[in-house]
Amino acid sequence: MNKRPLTMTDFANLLRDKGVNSTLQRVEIAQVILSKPQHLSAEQVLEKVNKGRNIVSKATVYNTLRLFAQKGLIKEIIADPAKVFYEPMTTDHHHFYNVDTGELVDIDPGQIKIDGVPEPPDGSTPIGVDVVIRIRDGNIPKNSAPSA
Amino acid sequence: MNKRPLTMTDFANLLRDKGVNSTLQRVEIAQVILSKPQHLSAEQVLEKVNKGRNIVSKATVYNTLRLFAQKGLIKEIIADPAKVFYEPMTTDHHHFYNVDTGELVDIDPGQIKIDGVPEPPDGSTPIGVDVVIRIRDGNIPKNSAPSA
DNA sequence: ATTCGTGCAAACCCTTTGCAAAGAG
DNA sequence: CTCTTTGCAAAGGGTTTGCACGAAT
Repeated sequence: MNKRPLTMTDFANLLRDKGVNSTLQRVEIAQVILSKPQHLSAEQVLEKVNKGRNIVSKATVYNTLRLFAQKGLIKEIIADPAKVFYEPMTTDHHHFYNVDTGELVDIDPGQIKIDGVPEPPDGSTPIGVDVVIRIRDGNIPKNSAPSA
Repeated sequence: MNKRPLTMTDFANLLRDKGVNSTLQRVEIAQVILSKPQHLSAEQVLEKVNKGRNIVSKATVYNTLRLFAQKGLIKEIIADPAKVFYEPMTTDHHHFYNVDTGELVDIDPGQIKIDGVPEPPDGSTPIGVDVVIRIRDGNIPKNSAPSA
């Protein structure tokens, strides 16, 4: 089984397969976001792409992530009111969202079962079901009684 | 059964019950957002509160909605990357989100069943499960074959 | 007098856009 | 040469903040 890390050329082919012209910047961004399961904001992708050096501009990161999402290479996660997260396209799964830390955590796929998904309103087509379980730091359920 | 519309005094009491000091502006905002099931952005609340006249400032609307949400009077819905929606606290239910129109539609409560909700990561407490079914205008499923 | 709420405008953050220059075929 | 992509900076839209004024206790 070829578990070797993907080369730049592999990524370039990945892009072309999805109808995205391959360029240096796009391959760099693809390497960052597609290399492993993770959730990154555009800002984080920007940092990771330009560690030290200066390869890709902010606008290009935003535009490229949007393009990748359109082309089905990555998925947008809307969980934080302040920013969008991106993750590689993988099998359907959902997320915990820690409102204290702004951190996103995968929920084991297949663990959640959703039944009775209703028909969408007339004249519309479903494109996806997103489940976000909001969590908060601390083990104490909502209203803890003060210890005195 | 007293289905009479709530008076300003009723709203004032509602606020106090939740630990929110009652003021003219807050009661006006409560009337707008709490009077019926609906999904309004802060912008929309601002418009509705100030129909014609000029009663509440933008900052106060934003701050007050945030306060209401904290105090459990209303619920934030994170579905649109661009803005937060607010709805009155009602029985648990979920939403369709039309990505073309930016419109939010209730899903009949009880229609969706979610099984296997996992334990949150150690050291965290669940505060809510949000399900958003993204939909798109048009009946044609994703890849329609051109008719020739 | 002290506390709390409001209004206004400016600040902020994330994201998108306009346009000229660079690159690919 | 023509089409696409990039970069930069500026604009944009939603939201928050700082501070002085006003209301309530």
